[in-house]
Amino acid sequence: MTTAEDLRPAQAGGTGERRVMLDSVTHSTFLPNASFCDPLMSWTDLFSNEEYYPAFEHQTACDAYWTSVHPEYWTKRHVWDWIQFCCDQYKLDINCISFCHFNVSGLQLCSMTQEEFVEAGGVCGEYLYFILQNIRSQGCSFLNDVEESKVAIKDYAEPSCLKTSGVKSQGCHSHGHSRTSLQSSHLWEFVRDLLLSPEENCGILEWEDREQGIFRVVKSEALAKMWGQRKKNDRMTYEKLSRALRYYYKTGILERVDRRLVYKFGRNAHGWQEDKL
DNA sequence: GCCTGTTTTCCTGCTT
DNA sequence: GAAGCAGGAAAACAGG
Repeated sequence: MTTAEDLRPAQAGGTGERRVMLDSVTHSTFLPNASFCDPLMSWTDLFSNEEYYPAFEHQTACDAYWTSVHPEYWTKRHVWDWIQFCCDQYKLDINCISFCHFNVSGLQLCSMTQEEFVEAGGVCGEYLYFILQNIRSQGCSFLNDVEESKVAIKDYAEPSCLKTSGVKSQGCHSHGHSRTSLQSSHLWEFVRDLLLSPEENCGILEWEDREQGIFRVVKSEALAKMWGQRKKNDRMTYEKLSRALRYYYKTGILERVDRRLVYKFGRNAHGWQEDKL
């Protein structure tokens, strides 16, 4: 069992092996005041609990709604999304972060001091504090470039609560897009981003029911051509593209709509909602 | 090199 | 008849 005591040398040590395993550190390690909320509630509970955190798995910063909103205007849900993203992105151990301390709105989050972040999450909390300060000072564009983010954070503090291999480029690499950058690596993300980018859309796709996530392919051949260009495949056709779309029915990313050229985002698709909350 | 997930390609049958 | 949809099968491809 790793304890906070065990972590100190790693935090203090500035050279060589600054990686530290926090996998076995429970949230209670940094949770002296946990009694005022459900002591059994953990991040794992939160993210697997439909009531608290409905159907929002696999989210990345780039497609999360909170990236387009200043931290001061975040809701509790945005705060949770952000923390989950940071943990995924920077290999922080979410179990060492106190859920109770971060069950706050963005405004409250922004008013928290560095000491309060440390109290809430130890070295991970401190790291979150630096990331938040970067977002507040540089805006959300900070999150769209992982490499820049790493450099910026490094300027603030040396990461010392990383799980295994320090800051590791991922997430936005594979899903490398801003909400409307059309750099999505997956077809459904490409379609989603096209729907969210009127300037790129050119009437190729249009919403039928924005709230329900129902959209229509208006120019099927143009869509296929665009996707083909994206994948450097000039043999792409709408028939092939639609086959790929139909595979998403299995995974819940798309849902069947019994109308021609009409599709609907499913429970496992994210980032298409105007305002999820 | 293997495994896994995603996408592409081709196909048949059906519906609009 | 053309276009689109449904879904099986296999292959290609990329990332881990």
